[in-house]
Amino acid sequence: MKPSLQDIADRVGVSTATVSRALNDRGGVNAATRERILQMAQEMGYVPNAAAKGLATSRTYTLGVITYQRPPQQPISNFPDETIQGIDQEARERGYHLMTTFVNADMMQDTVHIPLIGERRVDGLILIGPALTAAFIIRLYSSGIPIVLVDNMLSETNIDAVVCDNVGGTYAVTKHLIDVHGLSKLAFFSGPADWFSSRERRGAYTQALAEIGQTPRVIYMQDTTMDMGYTAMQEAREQFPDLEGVVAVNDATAFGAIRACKEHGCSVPEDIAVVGFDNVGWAAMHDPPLTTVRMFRHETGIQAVRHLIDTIERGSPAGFQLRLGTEQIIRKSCGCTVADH
Amino acid sequence: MKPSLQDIADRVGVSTATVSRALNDRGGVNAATRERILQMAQEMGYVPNAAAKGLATSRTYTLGVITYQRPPQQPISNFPDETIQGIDQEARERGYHLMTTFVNADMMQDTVHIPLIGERRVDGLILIGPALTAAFIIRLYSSGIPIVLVDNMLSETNIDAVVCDNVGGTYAVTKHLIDVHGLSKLAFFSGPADWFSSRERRGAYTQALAEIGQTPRVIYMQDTTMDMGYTAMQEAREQFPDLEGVVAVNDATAFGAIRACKEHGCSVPEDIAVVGFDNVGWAAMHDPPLTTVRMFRHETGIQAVRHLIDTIERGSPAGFQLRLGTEQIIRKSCGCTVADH
DNA sequence: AAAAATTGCGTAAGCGCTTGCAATAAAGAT
DNA sequence: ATCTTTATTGCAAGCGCTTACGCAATTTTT
Repeated sequence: MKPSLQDIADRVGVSTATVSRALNDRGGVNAATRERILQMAQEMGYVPNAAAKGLATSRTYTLGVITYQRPPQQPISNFPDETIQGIDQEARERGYHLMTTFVNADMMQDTVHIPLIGERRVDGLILIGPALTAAFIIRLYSSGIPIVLVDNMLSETNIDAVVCDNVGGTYAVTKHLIDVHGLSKLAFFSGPADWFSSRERRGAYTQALAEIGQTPRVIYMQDTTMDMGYTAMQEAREQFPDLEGVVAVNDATAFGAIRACKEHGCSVPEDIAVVGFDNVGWAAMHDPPLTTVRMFRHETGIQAVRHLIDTIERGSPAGFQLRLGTEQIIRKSCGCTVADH
Repeated sequence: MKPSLQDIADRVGVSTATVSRALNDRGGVNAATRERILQMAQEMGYVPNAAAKGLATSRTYTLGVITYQRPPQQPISNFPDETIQGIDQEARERGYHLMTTFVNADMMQDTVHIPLIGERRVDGLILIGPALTAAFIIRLYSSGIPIVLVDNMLSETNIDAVVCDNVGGTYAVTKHLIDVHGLSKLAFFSGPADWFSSRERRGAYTQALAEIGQTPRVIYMQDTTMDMGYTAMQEAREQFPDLEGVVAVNDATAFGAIRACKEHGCSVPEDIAVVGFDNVGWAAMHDPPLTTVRMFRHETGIQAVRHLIDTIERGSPAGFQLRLGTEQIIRKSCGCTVADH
């Protein structure tokens, strides 16, 4: 049987209160007794019982991580594993655990109950990605639990968020197409109009086009998957026969777009240049290597946790918004010729 | 404030014991009162407190999921997201939650303590992948907590496991190279010698070669990443100038292998055929599309959870081993010419 | 040297839920 | 009509830990 506080108390000859104080560094414990207690706890292999501690303190030292689950198996997974690894790492360092959940459209319905919160299993929540609906987020938020959004932002609210510089990234890469490759008939493949990152990136693209007096050509997709990019490209080529290039909202759609080109005897970047956003692992391996915008996912995860725990423990005021920089990654799909990735 | 059992009890005019019994369908409660209690609970939006319930019952309804975290960012992520989604889905359906943790080599050391278990945060554990060391697994196992391995097996023990048919899959694909493409100078790119799936797949490859009187040519890698496959291919070409084909232990290494070929003016499959294992999303998109073995990850996750929960709740005897089938996916990297993926 | 402030520790009351046992009431058996 | 059963429900202890409060023993202050 696992030793309890009581067991230690008995062996040392003090009360559980003292043991608890000693183990939690609450102070008010004589240095010598404290030492004996720590010693004995170590010796007996004492580990506190999370449930009991949680009951007494109303703290779980657990963070919930919610991500959107796309319906079927996609060739390129949009799963934010790197972000989650960052989250996991930082959480562990701060003594927190992670409870992960995937949600799909059905589960974001108003009627379904989120046990993570109701049952008080987590101290805070990290919501990843722009695919989580505003209604869902607001519902979680209004439960009063600390929340931080990742790669998403709800403009009407001031829910804490950490995002990347969508605007700067997309603007730079669009400008690159315009300035260094002299292209101007550019289309943008956007995710759903109300998705945060799509909105920002679309805005930057529009801005860049406006500066050279071009009207934007936006193709909206229902989701930012490779398949959608494929379809979007077909649509774009029909709709804009003079198309010179595509700024895709992310790498997955860029891959799909390129694939559509290839299969219809149009080559990238010669006939149509394509750039993405995200710099997923495959971008460098792809044929052609994908010009894209790098975001720092691991760091994003770390920052999100860092802030979340701060607000849990110190009750930081809401309205926190962190914007991590991006980096333009020039490869070949834009028309550049670079030696290596 | 959230309503507690007591609150409901007060409103209905019964004791908390009765409310508890009614809510948990323990029986021994008058149908009418039961109805009133359920009604009231619903009305007050009652949700049980997980910590309190856990303290009282020693059950958390939480499953731990442990995966191996590779050191840096790899171009192709080996992250078992699909498996985990299967796990998540099945766990949710059975009313369980998931606590995920990544471990790296350091964290598998004997000295580091696994809070998930010590603090009694989980009822059972799912350990994914062959990269978790035997010592680590045994340590967890000997804590007495129910465990099921995924894509791994410890032959000396009889720890429950669900794996795919490594032998059948690799044998089939090796045979394919031999029989339909007439190749016989085949190498195998293996992960560390003691990794379960590497061992099984290597065995199948060896067997297939033995049947045509060829001695096996195995290249061992420290990990099954794309980079390692790249290096392995260089090594293989030096060591075996007459090399005709490669059976890679998984898709990631196959991609690396193919890349190495490409970069050294050797084409796949014309000069060297390459086949993988896993059928990751990218396999179909790759150039050339990768011939590989499909495994059913989602299903694997589901089965693992199903069994784990069964042993948690019904104490099924240990020694469970489920082997899910595989499917040969013929594409072009083996030399076949198929219309589409 | 007495009064005041500290320090160190135990007592005990929870935290919210489950459950063995006893108590009561209703129903069946003889 | 009396004795058993059986069905309902309440009592209260307990899960393992935290923490407000109080008391004694020290130490500090004047």
